[in-house]
Amino acid sequence: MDAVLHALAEPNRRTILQLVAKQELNAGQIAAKFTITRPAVSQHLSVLKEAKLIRERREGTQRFYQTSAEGLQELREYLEGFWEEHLNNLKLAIQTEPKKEAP
Amino acid sequence: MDAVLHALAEPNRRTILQLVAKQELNAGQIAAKFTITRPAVSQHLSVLKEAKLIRERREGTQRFYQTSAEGLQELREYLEGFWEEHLNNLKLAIQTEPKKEAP
DNA sequence: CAGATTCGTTAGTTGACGCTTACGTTAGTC
DNA sequence: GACTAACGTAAGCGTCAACTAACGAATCTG
Repeated sequence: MDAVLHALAEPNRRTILQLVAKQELNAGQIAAKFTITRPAVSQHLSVLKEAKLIRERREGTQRFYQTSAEGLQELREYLEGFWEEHLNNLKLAIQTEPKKEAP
Repeated sequence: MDAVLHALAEPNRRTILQLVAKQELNAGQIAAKFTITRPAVSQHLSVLKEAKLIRERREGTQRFYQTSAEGLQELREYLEGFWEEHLNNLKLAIQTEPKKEAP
């Protein structure tokens, strides 16, 4: 969980993720769309891969990258938990607060 | 968007968010549940507030905090976009790839 | 095998971030 | 008005993370 949010917190990594979500790309193609150097992109790809947000597919000397649903699924479930607790809290607040108009 | 993910990237901030999701708390109560000092908690609350993840309610010298749906909603829509592009990409990949078994 | 291509990895530096200590501010209390 | 309570804010410091430049590894090509 920590890995997913840490990975998404970086703007360049989110851009990379959007690129490979639209179509599978190799490292060079990704780097070509940035002002930062290729090694920098490579490091970002490592972080995204560790967070299970992308998958790597090797083909000769090239490595193609593609979004993986795993990481996003983890984050989605995490947020779901917040929603439930938030809504449940609102319910309880309404139930136990009608003393507001009864001094 | 950047603000939301930046705020959630910090473990202590996520813990704070979970606390105030369960019930409204003031700054002192929140700080009491941590090993870090009260000013540190206060700074985290500022970040969460700027990301629209929590709301502040003043009452005398106290300030009560509660989760706000706004920030989470923004993140949820953002993730939704990724899902759509991801799925659409998978569809296109299947449609245009049947040359795999025809050398 | 030599050379080129496509990458990842390793220092090393600079800027950002989280923390603490000290101070300033606002609202109640005597 | 003086004192306390409950906060936020400012300054300073250590640590982590993002970047570049140089190097190393793996695969194809002649």
